[in-house]
Amino acid sequence: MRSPEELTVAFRSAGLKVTPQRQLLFRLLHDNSSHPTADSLHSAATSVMPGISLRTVYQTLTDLAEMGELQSIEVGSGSLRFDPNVSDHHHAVCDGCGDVHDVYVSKAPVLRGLDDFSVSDAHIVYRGHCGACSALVATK
Amino acid sequence: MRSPEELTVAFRSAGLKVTPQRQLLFRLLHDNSSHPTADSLHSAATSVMPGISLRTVYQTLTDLAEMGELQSIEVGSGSLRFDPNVSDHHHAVCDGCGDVHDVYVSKAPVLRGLDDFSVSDAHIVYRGHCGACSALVATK
DNA sequence: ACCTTATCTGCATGAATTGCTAATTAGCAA
DNA sequence: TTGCTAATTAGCAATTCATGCAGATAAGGT
Ligand SMILES: [Mn+2]
Ligand SMILES: [Mn+2]
Ligand SMILES: [Zn+2]
Ligand SMILES: [Zn+2]
Repeated sequence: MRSPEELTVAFRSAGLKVTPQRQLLFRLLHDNSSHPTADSLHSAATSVMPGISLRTVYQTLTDLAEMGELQSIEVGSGSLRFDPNVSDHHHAVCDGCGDVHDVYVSKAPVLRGLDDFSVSDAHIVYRGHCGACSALVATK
Repeated sequence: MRSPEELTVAFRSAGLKVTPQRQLLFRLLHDNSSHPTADSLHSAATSVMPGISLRTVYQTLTDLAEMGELQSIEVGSGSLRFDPNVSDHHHAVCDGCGDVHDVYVSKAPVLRGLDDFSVSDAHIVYRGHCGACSALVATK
């Protein structure tokens, strides 16, 4: 995702308006690698701008996704997660704390049983335990 | 997933009862490679046994999953899909018709950026178009 | 400053799943 | 067979996540 300043320009030239709510979300999302949900973003936004609506958060996330500035991912946590990192990568979900980590995969795997299907995209979700959670399990 | 007959024995020895509703679902799921949703199973079940409750379908699917007889997968279609094929495999989803196909992947990919994380499972969701849908697009 | 139009908020609605409970039934035992 | 008891069913309520809608508001070009 581009910087708040660049997004401001991009939104205006797309005929979209730049409101304080959107600017806040631009800042909250920029360089955010936590893969937040709409709800967690709303919480973070509320502490800075009380009264901001969850509906506005969804709206802005949708706009950003349509502009290709972020991607929404589904990792089985029940709700969508939003990722300003739109580079080609995958995700690892900790079954202990639920944190989502970025994974970069080199060398595409070899497929079998997939005749007559043209693949345009692949997303891998790894599950396991992060270092902290592995340590917790070990000491218990 | 095992055969309806084997499941009958397994359910009884687990202290679970074998009802007509469950037997029907055993049959509908056995050798079913369509990755059905709870709702589509309920529709199929209703045509044989009018009055069967969607709640019962969910209940039985949960029981089967807990016994390891099937897995539930999330491929981004909004609702869970259930898969009696519990062998190690992945899925390809057609963006045209929504059908879900099995994919077998040899040779695990090499991961980067995933330090200090122990992976216990991986699930790849491929997206694209199946043969039929590719043909449709070409002729249009 | 004005005017048009996009946006915001609050609430209603929708879709998928789970919780709850009275009535029913499976299946073991007498 | 008959009876007993715990598991199951059906129906409906509740929950969660996301989107639809509309009147009030405000962005931003003129
Ligand atoms: Mn990511
Ligand atoms: Mn499968
Ligand atoms: Zn963890
Ligand atoms: Zn297709």
